[in-house]
Order: sequence, then C-alpha cells, then structure tokens
Amino acid sequence: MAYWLFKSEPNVWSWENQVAKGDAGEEWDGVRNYQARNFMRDMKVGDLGFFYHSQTEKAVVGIVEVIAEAHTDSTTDDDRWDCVDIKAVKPMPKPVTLAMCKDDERLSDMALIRSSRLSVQPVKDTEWDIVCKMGGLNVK
DNA sequence: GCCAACGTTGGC
DNA sequence: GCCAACGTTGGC
Repeated sequence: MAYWLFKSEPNVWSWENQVAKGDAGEEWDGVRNYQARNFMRDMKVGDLGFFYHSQTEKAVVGIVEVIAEAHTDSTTDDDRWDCVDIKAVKPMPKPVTLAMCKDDERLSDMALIRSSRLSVQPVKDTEWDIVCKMGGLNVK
C-alpha cells in the first residue's frame, strides 16, 4: 500500500467539504498537471493520503482513503486528465503544519517541502509515520 | 500583495 | 527540439 498527499485550497475544497461527502467520497478533480495526474494513475483502492490545506492554513488536517482508481475527470472534456475518488477517514487530532515539517530534519526530503507547487504527491512510509505521530495519531 | 519557482505554450 | 514568454501556485 502506498501513501499520498492531496493539497487543496480550503476556500475552494476544504476538509469540511470532504467530510460532508461521507463514505461516498468525491472526485479529486481539477488537477491539470501531468506529474500529479501520473501519481493518481498509480493509486490503488485502499491507499491512504494526507489532506493538506494550502495558503491560509498550510497544514495536514486529515487522512483520506482512495476509493476509486483513476478515471476521466468529469469536469473536463479533455481526456488527458484523470482523477481518483477519495473519502475522508479521520481528522488529525492536531493539524501538522508546514512549519512543523520544515523543523523536522527527517522530513527535509518530503515532496511537500521540496516541490511545494505539486498538488498531488507521494509520501514515503517513514514520512507517513512521522507526520501521523506529530499529528497525535498512533500508527502501527 | 509580492515574488520565486516551475509548468506550459508557441514561435522559430 | 529549443527557449522565451507567459500563467499559475503557494509561501511569506
């Protein structure tokens, strides 16, 4: 199983919006970047991801799960763009901010820090565990 | 609101 | 196929 990170501007699509969709989940649409799309094509049902609020909050605020593999993005006619469906799993007891990640040397290689503009990113197992712990979640 | 980083587009 | 111009993103 792989781990990912989904970035969203909270005033466009927030964690609260995602939670409101419940187990039915929602398309992660609107991605118009090849790298991000390719990562989504690699995703499998059951993969987990961080839900990250950019701009105002700059923090990981929750955990999501992939519930449908890549399919055509319904918001465009352009067949280059695929997206997956995700659902909210649980909120972070404590949001993990970008500043906290930057302060932790073990996370210096994270895509979140290295390529801040990428909206869908892979997360390493070790990074996943560290961020979960910082957020007050017990993993494994 | 600014600006750096970076991806995309289009002319050649 | 290169590269300049341009647009967008996101941190500050």
